[in-house]
Amino acid sequence: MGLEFVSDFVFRISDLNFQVLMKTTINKLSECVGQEAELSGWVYHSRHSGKVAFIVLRDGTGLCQCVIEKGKVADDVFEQLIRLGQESSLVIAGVVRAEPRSPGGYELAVTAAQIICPTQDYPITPKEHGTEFLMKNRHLHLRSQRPWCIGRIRHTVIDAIRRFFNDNGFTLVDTPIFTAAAGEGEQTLFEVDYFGKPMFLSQTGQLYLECAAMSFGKVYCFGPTFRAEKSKTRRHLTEFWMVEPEVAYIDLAGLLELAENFVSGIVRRVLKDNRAELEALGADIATLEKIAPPFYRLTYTEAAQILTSERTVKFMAGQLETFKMQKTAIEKQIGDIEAAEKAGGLKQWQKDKNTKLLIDLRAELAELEIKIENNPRHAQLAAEFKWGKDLGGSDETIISLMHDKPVFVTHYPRAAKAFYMKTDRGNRKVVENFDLLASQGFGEIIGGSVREDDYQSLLDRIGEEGYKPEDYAWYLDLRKYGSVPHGGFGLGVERTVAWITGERHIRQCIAFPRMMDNVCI
RNA sequence: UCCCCGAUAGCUCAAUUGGUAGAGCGGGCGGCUGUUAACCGCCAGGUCGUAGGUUCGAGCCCUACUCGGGGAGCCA
Repeated sequence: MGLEFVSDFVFRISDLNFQVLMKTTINKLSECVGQEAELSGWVYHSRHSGKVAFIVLRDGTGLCQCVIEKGKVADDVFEQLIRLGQESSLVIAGVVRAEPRSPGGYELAVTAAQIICPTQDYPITPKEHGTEFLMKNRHLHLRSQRPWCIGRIRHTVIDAIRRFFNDNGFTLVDTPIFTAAAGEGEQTLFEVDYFGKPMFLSQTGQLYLECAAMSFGKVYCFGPTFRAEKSKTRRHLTEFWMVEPEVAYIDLAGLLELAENFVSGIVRRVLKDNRAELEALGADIATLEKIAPPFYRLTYTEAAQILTSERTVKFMAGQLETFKMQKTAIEKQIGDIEAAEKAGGLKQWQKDKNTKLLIDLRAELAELEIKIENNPRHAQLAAEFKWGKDLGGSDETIISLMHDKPVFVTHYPRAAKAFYMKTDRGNRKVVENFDLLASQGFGEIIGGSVREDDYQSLLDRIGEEGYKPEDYAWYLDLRKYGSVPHGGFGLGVERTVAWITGERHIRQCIAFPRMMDNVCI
């Protein structure tokens, strides 16, 4: 829409001494108190009562209340401004002053404004919306506060990741996204037609990174990852972002140390740069503040012992008891509200509040019912856990719920893990690998290992898996020419953001999510 | 791949046992000098997901389909 469309609404900024104004952004208003400043943004919401109107402006850096008083601006300006719908775009100028009642702590006493694009009927209102509606309107939903807060935190997480590796002597190596099929896990790869030949979208850069580590010593790659698994859960995307460091001359203890410093550093940066966003999202800041090395370290065997122990039986029973008590409490709350509604005599605003409350309570109740339903199955799965199986999602959840900081689980059975992981020197049945389970039941955010650096052992493992050695010729070469102990890990960005923000669904942690059954826009 | 739930106004949801489809928000108009998801009054807004069936009568019951949500499994 060009300016022609809105020409009726435009009044010239140049007529109003705009040349003396400072162009600024909402996050810098504290530097402009007492001065006239100009902001460019969108109407987040607005109200007016008689001779005073309030526009809460959104400019991408924050929210600011703009006060328009009749008499202090021209009457026709006032009339035009109070008619602006949500998400109308405008340039607005006024005197900056501190005001605790404004969202960001500062407000603008408006002296002039230029309407860029007036808007009516913006689909996303300040009220409740369902997931389907918001995902179909994801192009607009990104402007709302919650996606904005999560997007800002995601940005910090990614910046912290890059900074951590760049400051610690790592070289960035971009690994390919088109990859040839190489035995492993083909059913989970997306196939593409590459000039008539099948190629696959990358699900890890690791094998390529190992080559690069032998050149640069410490390397990392950071890019999109594609998994064609038919997993329809809140923890899965088909396209997600993963960062993978790989280090020459490192052992398992070194990797764990690297990983815990890395994750702690990310959390610290978010706490420093995005405290307001964390608060707005209702994240568990107290728990995040405890995230610091050392993390807990368990071997797989110890984890298996915990899962089959009396402790887990009691823990699961305790959880079930808690869930049931919470359920009873919520049911009572719902009953009370319904009784009050039936009794009548409520003001409209009280009814509104109750309606909203009931929606929340019923959602919470549904969540609890699922937990109550799943608890016995998960308890049974844990109790029947046999050494040799991979840890299931519910097993990881149980272990992580028992700890207030992230937990490393190391030394998984060799048979349950990938061929390239190094067999443990002391125990031939396990590999030198680790998963990092985020606290509070968020599950795995990192998986990594020391790599098999011995030529013959790697060749044997490739044979055991039924792969063809010729498919791995270049990978085997790394073990022929100056092989060294080395290893690395991969961290899922969206899972990390979900864990830090307390967001229960991973799809909210990427701008345009791709899931098995749904690709938003 | 399997299981459960849902689809009613632009949005979020009601509608008793099968008996004339309702509220809030959003939109429009009017009122209010500091509001914070403001408030008060009025107005407009519907082929109840689609197709069949049962019935005097279906938003409600039955069958199939479509779309969405949640869970299991599998995985990171």
